[in-house]
Amino acid sequence: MAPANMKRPSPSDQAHSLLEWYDRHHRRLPWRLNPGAIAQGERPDPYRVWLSEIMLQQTTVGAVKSYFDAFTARWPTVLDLAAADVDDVMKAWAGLGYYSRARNLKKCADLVAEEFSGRFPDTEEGLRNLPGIGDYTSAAIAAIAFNRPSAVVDGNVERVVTRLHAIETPLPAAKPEIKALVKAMVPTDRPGDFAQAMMDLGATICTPRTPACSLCPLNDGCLAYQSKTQERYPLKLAKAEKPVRIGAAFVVERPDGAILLRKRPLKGLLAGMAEVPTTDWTARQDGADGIDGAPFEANWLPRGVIVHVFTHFELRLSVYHAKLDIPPPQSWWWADQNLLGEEALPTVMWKAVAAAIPSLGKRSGKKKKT
DNA sequence: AAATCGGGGAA
DNA sequence: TTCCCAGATTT
Repeated sequence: MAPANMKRPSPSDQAHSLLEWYDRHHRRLPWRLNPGAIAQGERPDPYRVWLSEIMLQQTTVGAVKSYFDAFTARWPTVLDLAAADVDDVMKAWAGLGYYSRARNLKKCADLVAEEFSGRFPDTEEGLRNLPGIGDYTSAAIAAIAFNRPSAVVDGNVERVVTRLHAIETPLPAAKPEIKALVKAMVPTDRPGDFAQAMMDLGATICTPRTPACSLCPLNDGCLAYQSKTQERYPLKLAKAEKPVRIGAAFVVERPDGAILLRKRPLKGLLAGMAEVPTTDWTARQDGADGIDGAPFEANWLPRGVIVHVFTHFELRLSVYHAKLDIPPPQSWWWADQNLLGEEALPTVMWKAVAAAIPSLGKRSGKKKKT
């Protein structure tokens, strides 16, 4: 560690050290060019950069990979995605979460195809006006795909910078200060690599718990490290505790194994996705299991309770199972049990079906390519 | 500024 | 268990 009286590295010194580290620890990812490709004058495909950034919002790299491969195989260009049916896009997104991302993805593809002849805007401002693209994503695409010197700030970068400067302001109030500090670091020659390097540093070295400071290329200028208070940052406001909601789910199985599904409303939680019939999830706080909320009379067999945790509440669904052959009510449908993986079934609904029919197990067809 | 919106991996 | 992840949008 640098002596306390030594001058801290300048922002551009730090950026240089970081890029040196990045070149030695480059991670190969499906949406990333191979090392040295940019030096050869190659540019990433803006469509692939955009798609990966939308998928990666609040989502881990490991969860995204198979979805990215499936999307790019099925829709290789933004024009292909614009030509797709939005319901097919929702089905392909099923399981990845935050489904408004998928709707905005489709809206954005349509807009780029129709208004911009299939070419993404090449500035941060132009990108920022597209659906689903906010402060982070517009900066990231501008830097990575178009070599613009934008300040890219995600959760990783917030952690790195608040530690580097020992910022005492809690998030999210500290965001403007962080943005300004990053802006001062951005190297004009390799802004895209710099952005990805900052995020890689946060993901692999400057981790939330027990960061590997001894391996960090920025440790000699890090105020938190110098005072051994790394894990104190970033400061955050306390979050509210999650309430519990209770309801019941009804898995109806036809003699041939088909499952009765319906579509959720286009607004709100899991908007426009498929579900098995359920009671509503707020009315029952009284401990009743919801059997009287069944969509119709049948020989309902209890199949236990599934628990699913959403962002702001926990859901406990009592699952009931019945074998029945009826004409589906208006706008409901029978889904072939072997093709459930191709329905727009969110994970919580998959859990409910699997509780009633254990042989279904986990969702198939997403992790492996067909 | 606060609430809404999924799901899973890591420790 | 707890944390939080390449956040955006609405209220």
